[in-house]
Amino acid sequence: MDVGDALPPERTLAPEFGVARMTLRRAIEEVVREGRLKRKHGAGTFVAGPKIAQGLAVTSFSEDMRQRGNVPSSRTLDAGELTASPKLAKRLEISSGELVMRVVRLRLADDAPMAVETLHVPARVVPELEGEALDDASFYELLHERYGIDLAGGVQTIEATVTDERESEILEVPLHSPAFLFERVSRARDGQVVEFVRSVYRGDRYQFRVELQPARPARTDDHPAGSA
Amino acid sequence: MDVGDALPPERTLAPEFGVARMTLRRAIEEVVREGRLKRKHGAGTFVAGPKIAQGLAVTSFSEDMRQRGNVPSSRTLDAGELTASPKLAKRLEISSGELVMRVVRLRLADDAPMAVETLHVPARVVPELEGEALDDASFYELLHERYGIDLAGGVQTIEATVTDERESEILEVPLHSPAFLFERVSRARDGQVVEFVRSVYRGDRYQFRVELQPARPARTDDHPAGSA
DNA sequence: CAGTGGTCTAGACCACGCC
DNA sequence: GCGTGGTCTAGACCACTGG
Repeated sequence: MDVGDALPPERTLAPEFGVARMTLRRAIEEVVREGRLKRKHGAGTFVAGPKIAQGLAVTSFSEDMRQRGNVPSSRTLDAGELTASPKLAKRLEISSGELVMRVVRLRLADDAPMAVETLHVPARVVPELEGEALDDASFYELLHERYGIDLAGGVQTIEATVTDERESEILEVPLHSPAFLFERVSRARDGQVVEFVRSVYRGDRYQFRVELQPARPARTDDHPAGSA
Repeated sequence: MDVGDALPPERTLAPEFGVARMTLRRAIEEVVREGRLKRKHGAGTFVAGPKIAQGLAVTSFSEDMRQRGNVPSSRTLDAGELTASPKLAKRLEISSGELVMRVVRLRLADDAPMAVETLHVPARVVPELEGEALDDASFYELLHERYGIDLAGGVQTIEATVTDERESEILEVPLHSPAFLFERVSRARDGQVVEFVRSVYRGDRYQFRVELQPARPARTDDHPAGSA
């Protein structure tokens, strides 16, 4: 299966997998959205170039880096507990003054600084957790395995910013270098806020690439099916 | 239909529109992706808050601003033809030295500067076009109506940057203010490159908001359907 | 034209939320 | 339980690409 190769037709593949064609199509669509296959109406389905476009399919840092072809690593710079300020409490949807676990990590790609990440988690969500376990581990895996918590979703904002003194030093870039600021709030399946993460990414090393679809297909006219 | 209201169940709606439930679902899914409806498994489908999340569903500037609740406008700062530098030629996939139409526009939201956009179009794609028609018009509509060209897609990169002197002046921000840099290459249906656009957005006024899905649904186990 | 992906149907069953 | 969305099926027809 090399880049550019065509997949067997859907009508052939579906029975081979023992599923209906519609079902196969939905599966293929998922892969197409990931950018690893491309369809051509009337022609076929083809293997796409490796990193055609990740868009903003947000995953963990490690996953993201791997998809970009870099080797991710991580170093914990600071870890400890603090009492939530009113502002932080609001983000985490807890009471002001509650205990919060805070971990600051330097994220590296191919051993070079890529981002500084400050993670806040309500202490009662992760009892007895120390900073240790996080040094090169995935926080999400840890949540799942040790606490049985699965994330159900979240909201992330992306802003353009510049590095301050501390960030510049950690990221090894000049003061006021361009950077991305990500702020993410994630929730568990029960709706409870599990984390608030603030990440500053080096603007010279990180960029998005988004594939655009035709803004609006403009539907030829849509079927005359609707009688009303 | 206010925010938070539930839609009638799919099984009721589908026959009302004279379509099969699966078809209705696909239509609803589209709206959900636009962020205007939300589904809750086992509960219903609900009208979402107005600007819940556009993610990076990229549209035109005007469309984007409207969705954000701002009034878009535009002012042409410069327009003319030039011969393509090797670098620009490569982006537009034309020969170095070919004529290129160049338009610089200030994009405003609620009458305040939001972005500077530099548009490059191969001159042979838009014969006899002057900068005039673009002052407050959509370039894409113009392409469609005057030249019969419909965009089929494109690639956009997003970087963090800071404003230079010229941009700072135009955008009315201090020198070296945080900003987003978008670069977009769009193609017509025949694959030909139609435009290369470079946009600098004020970082203090523009931000993304992305809703995150559970990183990987982790499929309970998938049906035992596949016999192979 | 044959072969491909794109869409729709009508109905079944599963999984989840809520009372 | 009951009502909701979520998924699958088997087959039909449409729309596009290519020789």
